[in-house]
Amino acid sequence: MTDTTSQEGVRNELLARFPALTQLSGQELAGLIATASLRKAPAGSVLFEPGRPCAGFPLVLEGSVRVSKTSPGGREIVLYRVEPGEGCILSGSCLIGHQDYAARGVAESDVTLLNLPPDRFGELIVQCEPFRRFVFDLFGARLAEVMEVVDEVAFRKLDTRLARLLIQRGPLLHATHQQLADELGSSRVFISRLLGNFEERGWLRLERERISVLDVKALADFARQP
Amino acid sequence: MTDTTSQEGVRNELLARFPALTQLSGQELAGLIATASLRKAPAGSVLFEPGRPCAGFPLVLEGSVRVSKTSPGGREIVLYRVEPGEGCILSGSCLIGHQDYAARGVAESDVTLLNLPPDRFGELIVQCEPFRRFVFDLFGARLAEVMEVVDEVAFRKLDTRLARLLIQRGPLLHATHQQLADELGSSRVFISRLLGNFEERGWLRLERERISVLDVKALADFARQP
DNA sequence: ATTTGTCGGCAACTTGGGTTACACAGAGGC
DNA sequence: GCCTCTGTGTAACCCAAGTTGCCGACAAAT
Repeated sequence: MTDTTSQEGVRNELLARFPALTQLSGQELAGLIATASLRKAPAGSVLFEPGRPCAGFPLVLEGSVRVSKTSPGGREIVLYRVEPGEGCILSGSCLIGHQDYAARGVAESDVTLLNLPPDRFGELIVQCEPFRRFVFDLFGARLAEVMEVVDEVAFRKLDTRLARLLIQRGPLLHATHQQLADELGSSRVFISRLLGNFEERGWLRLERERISVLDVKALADFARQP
Repeated sequence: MTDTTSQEGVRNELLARFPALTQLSGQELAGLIATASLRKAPAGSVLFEPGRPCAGFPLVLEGSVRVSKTSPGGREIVLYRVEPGEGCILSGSCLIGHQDYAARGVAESDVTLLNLPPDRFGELIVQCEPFRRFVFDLFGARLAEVMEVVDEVAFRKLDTRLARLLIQRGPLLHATHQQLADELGSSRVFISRLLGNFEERGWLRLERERISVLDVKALADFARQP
């Protein structure tokens, strides 16, 4: 974790995370940082919610943001995450389209954001080819991810979705069953059932708030089933 | 329906459909049309599919394109439609991000497309503020729509989803039950059941390949339930 | 050491919705 | 006329998944 308190620190962090911005001159960059506002938020804080207007285009320097849909009944499903080196496209789009947020964004860990004001964002798009490319890539990637979620929710059974999630989150993951359920928009009880099932087959070991994947290949084979 | 065979016709059609382009000079516009390729496709033809690379940014002049996800088991769910005056964002993004299509695009009626080559698209984004705005709006709208689909599929019951669809498609719709099922990613039998149910309540009249909505308000009330 | 809260295992039950199979009706084609 | 195809209605059955409730295991706080 680097220093993001001084101007200097922000500059370095920004360039390290966003290679697209290295093309800017020192002056442009300084101007950018001067007009952008740095914001830190603790883990768990809600960064945006349906119904709120939005105030800029946030670049994530540290931490990650979970973007999800929430049902009136309190259930939740994760659409995608915004990691360091990415920006929150949703803000970007509703910023321009004057729509408001269609989803909820929650800080998953302590996050540091650099918030570009709307007009700066527009200027950057025009001036800086790499930045433009960066934004379009991001847009495309988000759209593809969300479309993938539709596919999963509509067509895949929960067991394969869970298997995929476990693979993706690495061989050792620290999470409660409830959190996994939220991630998939399901219920704790059922996730526990499935996990128990996986453990019986020897694919996992379950401990309190910890899951160790023992047999990735078996899981992957299982998840590959149509 | 206007003439889209002559250069002149294309020019007029384009300007009528895409007000964002009226800012271009006559010369720029002529250059654009000269390098873009006009393409007509009959209803039902597949315009793109997962796994194919993509060749440009298509603007829809006439007709509509249905973008959907398809399961290996043959079931389908509609993500959104591209109507005249819009462009296919998916192509735009995978064009820039070098990804390939994550979904299927099918001509729902006879369509006329004007295909902008990649570099033209880039230039336009830079040169033409309204076009840039247009593209971002479109991106944002698509993202929001697809996120809405996730919400529906994950949280809403089929009856309310069907009710919404019926309202949206107007008071008189020409479609088979199978087509409605495909739209929602469901099965014909069940859709028929639900429709029958709605008819019993006096909200609809069902005829062969035709549904007349009699009581929009009742339907809307029903659909508004969480 | 006792309390309190979170986490997870277990079981009974309900429900939404898909699947299959069959019967019937209207719309052409011949 | 008959025959075939497509669209629709109906019923039996099945399965994935959610719901509720309960209980035991830990962990942190007191």
